[in-house]
Amino acid sequence: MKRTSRDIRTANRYEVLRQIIAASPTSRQELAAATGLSLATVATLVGELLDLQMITEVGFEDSAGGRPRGLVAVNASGGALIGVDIAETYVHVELFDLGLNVLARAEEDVRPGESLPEQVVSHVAAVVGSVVAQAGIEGARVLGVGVSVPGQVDRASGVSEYAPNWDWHDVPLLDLLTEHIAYPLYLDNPLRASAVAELWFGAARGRGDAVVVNLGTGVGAGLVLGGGLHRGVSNSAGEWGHTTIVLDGRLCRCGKHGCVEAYVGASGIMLNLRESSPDSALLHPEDQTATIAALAEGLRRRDPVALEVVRDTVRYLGAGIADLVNLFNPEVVVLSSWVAAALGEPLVTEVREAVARHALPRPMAATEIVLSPIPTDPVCLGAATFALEGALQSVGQKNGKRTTPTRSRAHHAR
Amino acid sequence: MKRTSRDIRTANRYEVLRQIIAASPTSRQELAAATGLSLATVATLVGELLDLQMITEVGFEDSAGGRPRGLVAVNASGGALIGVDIAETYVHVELFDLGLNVLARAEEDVRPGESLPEQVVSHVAAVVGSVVAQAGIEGARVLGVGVSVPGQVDRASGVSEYAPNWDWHDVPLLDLLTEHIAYPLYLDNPLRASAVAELWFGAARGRGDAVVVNLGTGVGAGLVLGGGLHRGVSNSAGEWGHTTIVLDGRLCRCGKHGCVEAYVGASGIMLNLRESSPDSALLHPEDQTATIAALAEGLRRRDPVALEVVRDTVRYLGAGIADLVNLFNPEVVVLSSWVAAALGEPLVTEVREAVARHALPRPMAATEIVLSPIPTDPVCLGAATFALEGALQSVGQKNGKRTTPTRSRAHHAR
DNA sequence: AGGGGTTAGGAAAGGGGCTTTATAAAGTCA
DNA sequence: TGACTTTATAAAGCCCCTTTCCTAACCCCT
Repeated sequence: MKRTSRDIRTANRYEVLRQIIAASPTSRQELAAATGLSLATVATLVGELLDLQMITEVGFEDSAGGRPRGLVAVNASGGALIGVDIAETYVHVELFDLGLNVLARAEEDVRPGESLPEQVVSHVAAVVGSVVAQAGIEGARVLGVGVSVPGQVDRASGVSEYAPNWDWHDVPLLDLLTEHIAYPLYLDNPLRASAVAELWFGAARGRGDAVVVNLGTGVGAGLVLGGGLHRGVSNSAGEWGHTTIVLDGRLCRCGKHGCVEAYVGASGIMLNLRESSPDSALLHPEDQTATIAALAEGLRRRDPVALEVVRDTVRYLGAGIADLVNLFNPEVVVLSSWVAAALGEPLVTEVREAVARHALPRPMAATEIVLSPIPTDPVCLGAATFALEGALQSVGQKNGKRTTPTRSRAHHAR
Repeated sequence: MKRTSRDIRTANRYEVLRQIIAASPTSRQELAAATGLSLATVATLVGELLDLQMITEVGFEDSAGGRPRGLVAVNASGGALIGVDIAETYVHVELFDLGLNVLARAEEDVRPGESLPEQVVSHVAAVVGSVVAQAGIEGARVLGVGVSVPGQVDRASGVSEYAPNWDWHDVPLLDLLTEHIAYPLYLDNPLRASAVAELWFGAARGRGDAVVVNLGTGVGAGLVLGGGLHRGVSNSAGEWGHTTIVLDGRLCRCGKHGCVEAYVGASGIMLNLRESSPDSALLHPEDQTATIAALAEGLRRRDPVALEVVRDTVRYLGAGIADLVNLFNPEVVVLSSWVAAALGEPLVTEVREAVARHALPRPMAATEIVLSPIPTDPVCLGAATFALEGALQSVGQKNGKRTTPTRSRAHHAR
């Protein structure tokens, strides 16, 4: 709420690093042009990042007749970030270098009976240890671990206030994890993780207002407003999945009726399929992944049943997304998570048409609807991004221990 | 999108003035405590406002044994602000002093045949002239005129992009008004006007995230996010009225089906009444105001038909507001506009219960639902507030002509 | 009446941030 | 080699906020 000039600095630091990651290698000139900052400011920010060893000088580029431009690039080996995606049935973790390339990944299943906090925490500790070993990274280089857990999260205290899938209430998850993991930890939920991934590396980059729609087993939205994540007063903004789309409609697993999720979540889609074609071979009872995959495959060969199911689903999805367009008036709506990835462009095409039917023409004309361009698991990437943000945030702090900005990098050792 | 330290200054200036208006007279100490700013900063901001003659020193207050606190208060006669509310059937205008007290008001009806832009503009010019004359204000003291017009508005260029009620398309309203009105003009729509009124003077004051729900002939929401108005990429965020609440439901005047407005807008409520009790004496066909007034009166005497209609309406309204709570996770939801004002607390009580049934428990627990505490027309007040913001914005500008901050106020002339 | 004690408010200094301007560095081209 | 161009850093300036110090103004007590 209260803004200070430090926030400006932090935002600019983010912006510069984002740009470097996106267009590595790049010159200070290009960064200044892309960010709108002055050359001097870019130079000092680049200096900071060089000191942090997050980026390195990698050579020179000819200029038009004058001194050549120095190039900087991400120092991939300057550190590692870990993203943990805790979901209902698995714990997935990826270890990234600073270019946000995946160096290692690991996964463990969480069986239905193993959902006590202590059990989940030991899974997490195991997979985190595994990726660190796998990547052959020394622990000191791990800048942080971002952890995504479904439901409502108090990121400041690190408490999982409510996780619907396991009926957790006020589990002090961060404290439990701290006992097993020595790296700095950052906790949030998958909606915000994938939103932040889009903001840094995906379709929301450089956009002021964006909505990231997650279509998976659960559905929800991550809100990027004014260039940053909107969290709401208790960090639970974006709960679009349990928004009412059909009053007194289909029963949702949340206990209410007519929620968006009941129609467009993975099990909602399965139900749409079952209702329209109960005997379809596309249906794999008890297996969401297989059913969605079969549906995707059916779309590719233009199977009429698959087309029908998608059209049916998009009736709801289109109306739901149109609501988001009307309310937020975003520049872009990004479709993310595994169902969206599986169904791909055919889905997006249908969604665009359906949203256009429901949304007001003016806001609709101002917003693009696209598939997430992020090739890996956006939740892991986003969780890792929380760790990256955390590492960058503490740069300017008093306890930074870097009292004299040493700036000792060899200058122009050509 | 790009923030600078000036934005911080502007925000602080707003905050200090808001506080002074709210708690006039007040001391610098109190202001510092209320805003979280240092005493020094408050002192310089107060100095600026004194120089602008927006506030004056009005005396002293005993301190606990030490030097007495100087008190400042709004300088009511330091200027005047005008708010214009252009609606479907009328143009309403109010002239405020700097304490935002109404000094004069005027109204003209817009008859159905008179909805050409030129005709509306001449109405506006007439009422603006009328209030200035009525208040006996010299023109130089009018700091600005805020104009609210329904629909989509480009506030930068001053174009009414689309006004649904009159089927206006890209009307250069500000240019037309400039020909008749010499004061600085500010254009926006009623949703944002009433939101800004709540932000400055109403239930959203001091809140980071708030949703102002307008219940009138049309319905919509004004979004206060991060302490400021959220506009969206094309200044049309908050179009909640045409959000789908019942897929394939009742036909809305926008041409689509199942919009919130079709159920909870004034004519939606009339339809609810007609459907449940076609012969009710409460129903005044063709007269929304009378019907809503009759309904309100019915509520007061606990008329079962009225109760039934409200309960019916709240079924939809509760679900719609619950969607807003889930999506935005606001600190407060403010019910505003004339239908909300007419139905009053009985409506709010019902709404609270209904929202609680539909919204997720955690976000719901964090948000209050209240009636707008603003006693006058919030749209006029909000429009005037746009003018106030405009007047404050240009303080720090280079062309401010106040090169040497004169600070010539007589100090301590007791 | 004249000192302490206490509180308010202003002025100055300081720190963080960004930009503009000057200067140094490193090339190109004639 | 010298003039020109372009880049990068350093210096200076401005804005904004805070902290610190000092004076102003009042109380109370002697």
